[in-house]
Amino acid sequence: MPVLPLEFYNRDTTKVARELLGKTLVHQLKNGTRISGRIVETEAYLGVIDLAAHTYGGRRTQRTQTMFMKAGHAYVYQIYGLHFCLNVVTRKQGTPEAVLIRAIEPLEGLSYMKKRRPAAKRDFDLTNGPGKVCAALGIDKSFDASLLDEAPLYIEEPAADALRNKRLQIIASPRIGVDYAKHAALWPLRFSISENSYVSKPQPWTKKRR
DNA sequence: GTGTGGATTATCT
DNA sequence: GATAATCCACACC
Repeated sequence: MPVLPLEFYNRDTTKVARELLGKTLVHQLKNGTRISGRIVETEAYLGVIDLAAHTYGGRRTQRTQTMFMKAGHAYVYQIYGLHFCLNVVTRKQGTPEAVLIRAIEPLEGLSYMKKRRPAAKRDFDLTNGPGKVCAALGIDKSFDASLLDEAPLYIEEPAADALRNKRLQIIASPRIGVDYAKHAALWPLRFSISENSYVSKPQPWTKKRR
């Protein structure tokens, strides 16, 4: 399937976050093996105006300099000292915005993922969270600042028999784990595919029923 | 099924 | 020294 061109990412960050849903994230190993999954949940981070973003106020540090690069770079950082999170840099060089990949639905390389995620009890525990996605696909800091239009890490159009984009039911809701960000924490910048069982946390309408 | 708290360290102040 | 774009284990229902 065709790989998304770098221009895909050089657009409005919210739009990129929505349109990444349904695409296929691929880690191609050195021996050619594909480890992949369908993107089912993303979050947009709007840079200088977004208190929840690492680059709020234009903060440029050793860690965040990747976000200032041109669109289509991978931004991988370590969080809580243990986990890695994968983001895609959007917009033009110098505008530090990005989309966090929060969850995928495993497609290829299930046995590889299970090996890397021994704590996962069921298949949907493999990749239903940003740290889990990186663990399952074998993504670490060494992927930071790599370009996403070629191996080892890239995103491509879904296979023809996968759900077609126009049919996707998309849910927008507040982002996860950013309560410290005041009103920005409520911005509906988390996007997920409706009723997909691989999203990382319950979707808003999934309320208790009596 | 839900909720709570501990792990553990890069990063920034 | 404080914080964090998280995950896991365990308690409890």
